[in-house]
Amino acid sequence: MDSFSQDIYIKNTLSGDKELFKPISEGRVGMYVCGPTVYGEPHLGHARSAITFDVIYRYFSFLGLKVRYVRNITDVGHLEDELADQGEDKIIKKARLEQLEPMEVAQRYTNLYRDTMAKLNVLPPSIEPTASGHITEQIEVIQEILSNGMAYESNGSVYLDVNAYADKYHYGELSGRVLDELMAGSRDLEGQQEKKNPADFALWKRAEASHIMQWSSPWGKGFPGWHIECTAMSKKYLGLPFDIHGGGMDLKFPHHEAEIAQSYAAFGCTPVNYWLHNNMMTLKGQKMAKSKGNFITLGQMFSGEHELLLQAYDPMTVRFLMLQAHYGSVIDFSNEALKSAEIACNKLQKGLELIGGLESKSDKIVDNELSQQILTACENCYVKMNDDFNTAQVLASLFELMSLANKFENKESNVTEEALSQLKRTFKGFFCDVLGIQPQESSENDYLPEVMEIISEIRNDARSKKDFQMADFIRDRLAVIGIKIKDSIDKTTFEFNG
RNA sequence: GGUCCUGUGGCCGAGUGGCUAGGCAGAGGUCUGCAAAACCUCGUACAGCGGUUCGAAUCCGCUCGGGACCUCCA
Repeated sequence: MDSFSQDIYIKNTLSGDKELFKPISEGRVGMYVCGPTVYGEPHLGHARSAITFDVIYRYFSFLGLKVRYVRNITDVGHLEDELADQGEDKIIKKARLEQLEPMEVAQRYTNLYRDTMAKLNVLPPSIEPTASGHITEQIEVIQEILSNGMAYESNGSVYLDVNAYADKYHYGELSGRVLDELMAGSRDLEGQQEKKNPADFALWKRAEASHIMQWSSPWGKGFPGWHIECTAMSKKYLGLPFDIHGGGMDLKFPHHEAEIAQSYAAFGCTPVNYWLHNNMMTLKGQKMAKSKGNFITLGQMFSGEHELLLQAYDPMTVRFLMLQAHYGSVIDFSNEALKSAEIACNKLQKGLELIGGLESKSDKIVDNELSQQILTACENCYVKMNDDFNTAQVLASLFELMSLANKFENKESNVTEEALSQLKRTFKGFFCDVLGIQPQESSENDYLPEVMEIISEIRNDARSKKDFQMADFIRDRLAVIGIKIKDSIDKTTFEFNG
């Protein structure tokens, strides 16, 4: 570990300010991030969130902090139209369309999500709990809220009583919502008979017999409300309060607002000290969302099979593109931006190789200025990362380090031992370990067939010119390394390890 | 309508009031049999108008444009 400052400032979306990050327990971080609802293929938006918090997770670990990172899998489908109380469960709908068991659907997309994230070099979280695996815990939280008088049962469902809650706590503190306006806004919706108040939200929903995913509860057969799983599972694995809660900006309201309310209502305590929200991916200025149908799946990104894609993009290109912007800004999709990210990422890959191979020129004079520039750029990686995880600026520092490394390589002078070792440590550490860019595998073998094609062409050309010395030279040298040439009338083939 | 974010050079995209991020594209150069690669140099941009200030892309106000949330959503 390097001796640079470890004071990290985080933009807390609860206060709207950058705040010094103080973990509850020194040297440890508890982080909870909202994961996917597994009823469809992962798309660019999922990648944005996963990569944002992956980098944060990686950076804390890199600094030597012990992180417990919990990211849930929502495998209870919930209702597509919850307010109107008549929607279809998303997972059940998908199961019907694909003629599968609901849990088969959930499993399939969970697997796909994990595989895809692995391609993006997103580390698996420490714990990846499923909503369906924590029904008991969710019921317990609901019972707490009921016994505290801030929820009520109605026709087999349980709702959080927002008015009762607001008497004691501040509802809307995260999203800036004003309760009166919320109620005014929802007044004309139908299907609200069960609720005392339109702004009340479900903690538990009664299931009709036809609803396949259902569990027993003190209130009869049903399934948990959308927000309660995060409250139950974050408390179970991280305790209360914990350090960081992350997720997409679009979850601020109602999801995260509801989590805060549930936590206070059940345990009289804020769930978390720092709220972090990543911004959206947009397509032609519009948010990418499954519901809008304007999303590009990650599978399509990697294969290029989408009408808007000019080519296939490597997962690392996608990752790099996202790191070039701060997590709090919107990223608009474009082929130009991706292409430019691809080229830039490849350059840094070469920089990694170059820097890895640098050696001290001990017979040359030490260039103190260059040494200092290297140390400053190294420190900047930490400084920028500490400033609300500004990966865009870290990349700028890495480009600067690469440029300085090239200067060193081309100059007839040395740098201090400290500068050289710091350069190597920092560049690799930030590029690979923190930003999580996978070093390019040398894909030399991929070229073998084409290389053999070329060699074959040269040899056949020699044979046709009766330059048998050259032709035999090629055949004999290949034979020595285990490649046997087989000439037939119309073509030449090769046998390896012959 | 309410709440909030945002508008930066050809493009993408950072930016804590003063010390011109960075990348892509483009131009010139070094190197080179040619080409490529690599490296070096070059662009003084901050929607508009007004204000605060010695000084503003950065703070304040207004105008215009874009977006998010207020229903499921990463």
